[in-house]
Amino acid sequence: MSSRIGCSKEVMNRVAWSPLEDQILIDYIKIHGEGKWANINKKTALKRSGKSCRLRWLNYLRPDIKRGNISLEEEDLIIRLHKLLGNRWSLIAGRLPGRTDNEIKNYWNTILSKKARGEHPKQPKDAKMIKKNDIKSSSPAETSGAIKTNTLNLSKIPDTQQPLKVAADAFLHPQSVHDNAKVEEQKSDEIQHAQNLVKEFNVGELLLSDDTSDSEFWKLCDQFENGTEEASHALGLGQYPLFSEEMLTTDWI
DNA sequence: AACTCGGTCAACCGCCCAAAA
DNA sequence: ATTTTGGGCGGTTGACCGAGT
Repeated sequence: MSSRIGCSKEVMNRVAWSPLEDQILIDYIKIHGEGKWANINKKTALKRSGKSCRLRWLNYLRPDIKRGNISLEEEDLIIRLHKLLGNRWSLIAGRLPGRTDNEIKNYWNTILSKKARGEHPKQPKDAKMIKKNDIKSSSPAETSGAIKTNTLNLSKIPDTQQPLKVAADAFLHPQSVHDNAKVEEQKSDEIQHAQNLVKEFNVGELLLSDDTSDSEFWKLCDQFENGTEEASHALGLGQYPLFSEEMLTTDWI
């Protein structure tokens, strides 16, 4: 586990990328496509780690990157998504076409976190401020880029966790739980539990990425079971009705 | 003019996870 | 089944900038 995408000390270089380096990387990707980042410094003159190349491409050189001021609409969305998802920057960025997780993370840390604390940050990105490595003009982003969030895959949940499986199913298919409950004269504890969950959190979908790891899922379930506020933020949308409606439109799921 | 300070953000680190070997 | 590799993520660092003194 020692050599991680070629980030050895001799290659590491915490210096701004030069236009020439950018061009080498762009040319390489034009020919070979994205991926195989570790090969780049073997096949080119670029003395950058694979990780560094990947980051430079994803956060700066990609043609669909949107640069410049974050609009009020975007800001509002970031705030609401952060309430829902916490510091899951890549998921948040996935909702904002052309924006990168790094940009949103920086924006949050420098601007929005202060707003959230009731402070008054200065206006971001003073127009006069020239970024140290801003050699690339902003390119219009693809605003039609498909943004995808999958719902949780219940098949991930082992049978040994039946009570929670039912609870999670209740999130995903609340109506079916109600229907089942009607049919079943004698309700099991699990069904009762699930009904309580549905009643408590009026949610149509569990908005977790399909990539959500099992451990993350169970952590959320535990929090949910404990009825913590954090869990209701993460699992339930009722607390944010405006956002809830928006998120639950089919285009978004 | 020179220096300090705080804000911004690109770049890197360390950890994690999934796929491949 | 285990180890290695590649890639992704959130957190942190540090260079650079303008403003203030």
